[in-house]
Amino acid sequence: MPPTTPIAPAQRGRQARSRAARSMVREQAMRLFLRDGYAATTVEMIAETAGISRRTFFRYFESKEDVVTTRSEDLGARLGENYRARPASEPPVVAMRAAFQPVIAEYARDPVRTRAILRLSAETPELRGRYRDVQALWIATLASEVARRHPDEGPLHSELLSAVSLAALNVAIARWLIDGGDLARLLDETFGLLPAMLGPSAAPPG
Amino acid sequence: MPPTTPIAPAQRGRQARSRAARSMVREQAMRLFLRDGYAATTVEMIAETAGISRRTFFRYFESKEDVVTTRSEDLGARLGENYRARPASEPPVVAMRAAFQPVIAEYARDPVRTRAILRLSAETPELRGRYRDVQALWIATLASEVARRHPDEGPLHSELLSAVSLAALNVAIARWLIDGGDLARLLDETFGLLPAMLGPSAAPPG
DNA sequence: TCCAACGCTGCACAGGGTGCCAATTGTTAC
DNA sequence: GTAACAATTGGCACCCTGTGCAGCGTTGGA
Repeated sequence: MPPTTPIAPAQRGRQARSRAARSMVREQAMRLFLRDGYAATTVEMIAETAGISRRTFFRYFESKEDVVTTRSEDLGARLGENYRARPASEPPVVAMRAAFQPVIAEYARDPVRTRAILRLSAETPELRGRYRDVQALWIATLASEVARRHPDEGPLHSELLSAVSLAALNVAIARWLIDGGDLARLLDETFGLLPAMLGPSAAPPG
Repeated sequence: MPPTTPIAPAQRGRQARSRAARSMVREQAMRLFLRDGYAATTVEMIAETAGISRRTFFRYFESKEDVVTTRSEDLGARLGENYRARPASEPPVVAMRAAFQPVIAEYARDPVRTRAILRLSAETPELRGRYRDVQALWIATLASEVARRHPDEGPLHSELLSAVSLAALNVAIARWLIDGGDLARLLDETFGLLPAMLGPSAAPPG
């Protein structure tokens, strides 16, 4: 970060080792979280399991929550890129649905574990909060892409489209956690519902 | 709550006093939060200012966050009632917009203070989390009303409509916190954008 | 006036999170 | 190989939120 530090030529070894350690600690922690629950797992237990001190744990992660949530943060960037890559001819909703595909794909790589983690995040207040924060970032990223694509619309438009799309994602995920099944199909369903539900054709029979 | 306790006939005095004390503590706490910030205000300071002990504070409020958030929780019930009261002929989006009016009205009673509190909630991670939790309750309440009104649609439909409406509210509020102005008008704008943005008419020029 | 229920408080403790400093470890240069 | 250097780590003390417990005083009723 500090531009004054000229990439110490030999810090590579340290950093790589540190990063490996970090992700090892995360794996151990997730194992404990999924086995015993988030609240029941103290940082001390994690540190002990990972063979480090409590203090070092907090050097690797800013907080206990970070262990669970930091992985998702970069998904937002990909989301934005994917939306931008969609052809301009696509209607907004279709492009949005398509942009979420990578997230779904990520989730589908290990559905059992993903569902367990998402369920943990849904049940734990702190994690819920963090998860929503991450989504707020996603919305901001998406909104700036939407604004770029529709320069004539105002900020209300871009933020609303992004927020509504995330709402559709969340509804689909919530359903997925309850009923299981194919998340991609559920996403198709929720996005498919939007036009009829909100469109002008939903006017009163007058 | 416990049905075994037969409403001790003379607890009235105590309870009333206790409730008054509780809301006095809340007022003091809010004053400190708004003046010094949420994190910078410790429970100890609140207790001292209110003339009670730290322990007693935690008897009045389950947590520090509760001081700020518990007031909003019953708004959800009103939201549901309002939606149910709308004529069946109204299209969903219009009925939803109308159902939010009481919330807006509540906010408009003291816009300056409301904006300060909402800004505080937006800036403080813990409060953000709680606020979203409260909104999740609102969504659930609204969804059950939507399901009652549209018995032929599935749960995906009712949850989605509710979640999208809350998203519209949040976008409007976020804008309001930045630009100020008339929140009711902003809500009209966001809800007004929905049909064109998501409706079938937004199809590609093909 | 007495008593029983209730509320309040202080205390001790668990747990998350942080600043500080000493010790350990790894890296570089000789 | 070793001395000097920097980064990583660990331990310690501390603050803050939150909770169980037990003693105290007050209140309201009989």
